Amino acid sequence: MRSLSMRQTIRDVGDRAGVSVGTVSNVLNAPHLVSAQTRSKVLEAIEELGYRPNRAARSLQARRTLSIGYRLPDPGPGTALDVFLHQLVGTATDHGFAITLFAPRAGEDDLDTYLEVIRSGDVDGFVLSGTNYDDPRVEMLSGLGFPFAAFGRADHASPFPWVDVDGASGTAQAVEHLSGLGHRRIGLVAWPSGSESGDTRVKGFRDGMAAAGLEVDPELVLRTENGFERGRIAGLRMFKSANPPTAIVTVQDELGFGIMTAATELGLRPGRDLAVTGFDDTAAAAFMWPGLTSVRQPLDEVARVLVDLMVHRLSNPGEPPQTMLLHPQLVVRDSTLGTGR
Amino acid sequence: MRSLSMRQTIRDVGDRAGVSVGTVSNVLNAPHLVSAQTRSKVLEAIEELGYRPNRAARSLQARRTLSIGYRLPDPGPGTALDVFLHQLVGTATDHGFAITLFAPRAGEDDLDTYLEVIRSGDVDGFVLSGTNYDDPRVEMLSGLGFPFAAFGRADHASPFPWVDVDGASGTAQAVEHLSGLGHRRIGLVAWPSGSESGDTRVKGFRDGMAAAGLEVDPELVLRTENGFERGRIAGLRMFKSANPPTAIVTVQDELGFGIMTAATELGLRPGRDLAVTGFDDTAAAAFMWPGLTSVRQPLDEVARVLVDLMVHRLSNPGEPPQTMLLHPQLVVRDSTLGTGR
DNA sequence: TTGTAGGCGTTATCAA
DNA sequence: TTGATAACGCCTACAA
Repeated sequence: MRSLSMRQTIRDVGDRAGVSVGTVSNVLNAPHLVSAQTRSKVLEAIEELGYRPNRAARSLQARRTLSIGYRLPDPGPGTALDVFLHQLVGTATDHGFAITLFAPRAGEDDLDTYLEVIRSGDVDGFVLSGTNYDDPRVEMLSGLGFPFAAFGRADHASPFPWVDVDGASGTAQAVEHLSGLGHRRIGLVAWPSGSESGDTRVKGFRDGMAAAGLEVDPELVLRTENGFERGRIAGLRMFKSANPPTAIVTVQDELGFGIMTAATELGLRPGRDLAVTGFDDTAAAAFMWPGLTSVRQPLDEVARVLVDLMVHRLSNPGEPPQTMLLHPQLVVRDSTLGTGR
Repeated sequence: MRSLSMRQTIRDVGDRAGVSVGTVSNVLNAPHLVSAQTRSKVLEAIEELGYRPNRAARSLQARRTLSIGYRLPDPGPGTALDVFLHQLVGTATDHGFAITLFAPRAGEDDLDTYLEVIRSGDVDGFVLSGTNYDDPRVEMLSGLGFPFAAFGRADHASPFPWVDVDGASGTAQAVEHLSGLGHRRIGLVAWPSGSESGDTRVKGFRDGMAAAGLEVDPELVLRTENGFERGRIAGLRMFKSANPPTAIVTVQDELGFGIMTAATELGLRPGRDLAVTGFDDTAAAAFMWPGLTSVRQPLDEVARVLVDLMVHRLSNPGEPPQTMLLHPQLVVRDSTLGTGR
C-alpha cells in the first residue's frame, strides 16, 4: 500500500529515478523522446510513488481545465436529471474530463452566470440543455467563440454542435398508437407557439393525424403553459365541450396528469373512458394509476453524444460542427391501453 | 460592454488601477490591509475589466483543489436529486468551492471509486449521502483521515461530521395526523430492519402510536424492500386480511403509491376509504390522484449544512467534528385528508 | 537523448 | 500601506 498522505511531485519522481524533471515530463507527454531504458526507470518510480500529475498545475500551464461546465436546471418536477447527469459524468470521465456544475445565484441573470464561469477559467466548454429559438446562450457563446454543445437545435445563423430528440416523431407515435386503438377524435394540449420543442411536437401531432387520415378539429387544440393545473383546466374545458375528444395528446407529463385528474373529477375514468398521453416519461408517469402512456427521450444517449461532441470539438476546433438527431419512443401504459374501439 | 475576448489577470487589474499585483490580491483576500482609497480604485478596475481570479492558479498556490467530491447516486425514481444538488452547488460556490461529480464505472466497486478520486487528487473532501450502519465509506475515509461530511448518522466508533433528518419525527407526525383524523387501526409498511434510516422511521411510528394511545397490531406491520410493486403486494395483503387497517404509514413514497394502487384494484378509494402516507415528498406525490400525504425532508438545508461542515472542517482540521439533526415536515394531501372519523 | 530555465496566475513573505 | 519577489507543479523551448 503506497502512501496517500502526501502528494508527490514530478520532482520527487525525477529524484527517485535519477533524472531531471523535464525527462519525467517527457515520459508522460512525449515518450518517443525518451530512451526505453530511462522511460522504464521513470515509469517504475511513478508507480512506486503513486505519482499523479497535479491537475491545477497542469491546467494553469496548459490553459485548459479538462472540465466541462453544465448549468444545473432549476429544480422542478418533470426532469430526469439523474439519468442525464449520470451519463454526462460517465462519458466525461471516459475522456479524462470532469463535469463542473454551476447555477445562477439568487436573482442573477442566466447569461451572467455563464460569463462568470468563463472568466474564472473553470471550464473548457459548456454542455447546454433546453436550448430554444434565438437562444441567448447560443448567441453569446458563438459570439465569444467559446466551445459548447447543445441539447436542442435552436436556429442560430451559424452552425453549432447539437444533439436533439425528434419531438415530432414522439407526438406522431402517440397519434399512431391512439388511432390504432380506434380513436378518431383526438385532442392536443400543447404550449403556446414560440418554443422550438413545443412547435415540433405540434407538428408531429398534425403529421400523425394526417398519416392516420384524421381531421384536426381546431376546437380540440388547446395551447397553454406548463404544469399540472394548466392541464387540469384544459381537460375540464375539453371534456365539457359539445363534442369532446376520446383521446388527448399532450406535450408534457404534467399536463397529462392534470388532464387525468380533470377527467376523474368529471366522473370519467382515464384508461377506460378516455385516453391520455404525456411526454418525457417522468418517474411519476409510471406511478400513476393508471400509468401514463408517455414519450420517452433517450436522455442517456443524449448526454453521451453531447460530451462526445464537446470533446471532439475541443481537440478539432477547425472542423465544421457535428449534429445528431435521436429518436424518442412511446412507452405504452394503462392510460391508453384499455381505451378505444 | 467590457472585453471578454481575453481573460484578465490580476496583473491587468493592477496596471489599470496603478497598483501592484500584491495590492490587488490583498483587496481580494485581506481588504483590511488596504487603504479605502486604493481599495475602491482596485475594485473599480476589477469591475471594469470583469476580472475573476483564476481558479487553477489559486488552487496551485493554496495546495488545495477547492473542490468537493460527490458520488452521484444511481439513477432511480424517488430521489429529489435536483434540489439537493442545486443547494450543494450554490453553497459550495459561496465558499469558493466547486462540486466535482463522479460515479462508479460499470461493475466497479463503490469504495474503489472513492479511492481513485482521492488518488487523482481532484478533491479536498467528499460529501456523502445515504450513509448507513457500519458504512464502509465512513470506515475507510476515517481510516485514511480524508475529510468528508455525511448525510446520515451511521454509527462509526469515532465521531465524524454529519447532518441528518430525524426520520422518527417524520413517521411520528404521520401517525399523529392520522390519529387526529380518527384512525385507530394504523398499519406500517417499512423496510427490513438493518438500515439506520429505516429503523429510525419504525421507531417514530411506534413512538407516535404510543403517544396517541394506540396499540401497534403486529399483523399490521409489514417489512419489505423498496419499490412500487412491493408496496402493491403489501397493500393487497393488508387489505385482504381479516381485520384490515384504515390507514397505512409507509417509509417511502413508492411504497405508498403501490398501496394506493392495491386499494384501487380492490375497489377501495384511497383518500376516502383509507388513508396512506409516504416519505420523501417526491415530485410524483403531488401528481397522484389523490395526492399522497408525505414526509418532506429539508434537502436544501441538508445540502447547505453539509457543505458548510465540509468547508469548516477543511480549514479547522483540529476541531471536533460538528453534527446537526434537522426536522422533516408532513405535507398533507388528499390521500389522507378526506378519511377517518 | 537529457537537463535547464522561464512562465502560467495566485498568494505569502518581507522590505520599503 | 504598498511593492517586489519567491514559491506552487507543470510543460516547453532551447541548450548541452
